[in-house]
Amino acid sequence: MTAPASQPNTEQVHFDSPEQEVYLQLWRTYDCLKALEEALFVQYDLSAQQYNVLRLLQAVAPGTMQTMELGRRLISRAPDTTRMLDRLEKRSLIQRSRLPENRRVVEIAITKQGQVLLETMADAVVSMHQSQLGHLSAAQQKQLVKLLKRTREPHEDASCDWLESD
Amino acid sequence: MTAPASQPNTEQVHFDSPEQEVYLQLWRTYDCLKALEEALFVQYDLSAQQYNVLRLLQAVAPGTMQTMELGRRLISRAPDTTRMLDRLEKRSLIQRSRLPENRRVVEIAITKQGQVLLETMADAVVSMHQSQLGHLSAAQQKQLVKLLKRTREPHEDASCDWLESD
DNA sequence: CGACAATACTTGTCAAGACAACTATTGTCG
DNA sequence: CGACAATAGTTGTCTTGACAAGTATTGTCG
Repeated sequence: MTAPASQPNTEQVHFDSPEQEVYLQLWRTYDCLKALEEALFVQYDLSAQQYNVLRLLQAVAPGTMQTMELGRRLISRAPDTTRMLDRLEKRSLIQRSRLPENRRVVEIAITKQGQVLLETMADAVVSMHQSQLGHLSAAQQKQLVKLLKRTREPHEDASCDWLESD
Repeated sequence: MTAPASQPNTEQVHFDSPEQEVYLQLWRTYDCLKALEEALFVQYDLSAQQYNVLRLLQAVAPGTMQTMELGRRLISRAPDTTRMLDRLEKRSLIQRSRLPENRRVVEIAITKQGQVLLETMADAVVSMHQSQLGHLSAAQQKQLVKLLKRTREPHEDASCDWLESD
């Protein structure tokens, strides 16, 4: 029984510009889907970013990636890649090693244990994404992706500079 | 299970399902636009959420909102509304008062100073949203909003339960 | 060779967000 | 009235993320 209170006309929150509405819609939608993602990952004691690290490493396994390269490829730039890797290393999901020929760089690889974890999660991850977005038709998904890419287009080179293939 | 079948030399191993790609695109795009937003707000020592609090209060000014109601209306649910309001109150941007008739609830209002700050920022906020999304045509923006709403539709009642009209 | 800059990562510090436990106030019912 | 629960906020604690400064290693130039 929450009292809504206030004037009835306060329900209409006016946006200062059409673009503001688009942005707030995007924010809400992302937040909504993120909640679903986190609800899954928390069962494996992983954050979304940690999962993405494992995913990126799995993609190059049995090869390695350097710390900075990894940081750059994460969806949102996490400047404290080091500490995140600390946690993953402590759980033996990744492995770090310094190259003898250039002792500054740290090469990072997913461990067998990390791969097993990913394998364990695989089905659940797919069906989580399914429940996030499976109700959109393939055409709608394609359209959405197209609009999102177009949205980022003028910004890609500036603040958002991952490229992740494709 | 699902066969990852990751051939080491396949360039686009990346997505486990089409839905995953959509989600990652959404994540990246949000992150990209958020960076632009934060770049602006940092100049006024505000976080996006703090700005939204002020915006919500401005919308009901000179009326007030209760702490819990405010927390529910924020874009992503911030359970520590209290501390955020502490910071805003310390800067005299908002004002808190307990009702004599029900001393449990705290009514929150934007102050004159808060309104002045919003007024000061107004133009910059509009042009920030413009640079975020102004390159999309009105039709594209409409289409994007439509798809985003449709994306949230099955989830609204569950984890994402703000309503913010519209 | 040696000073100095560049690179790649690490550490320190602090603000935000997540969760749980706690306090104060009011409502309910024996 | 008094025990007890419900409501509305607040506080404590821990993990993350952000930003700045620090360390180790290598490259460059006088």
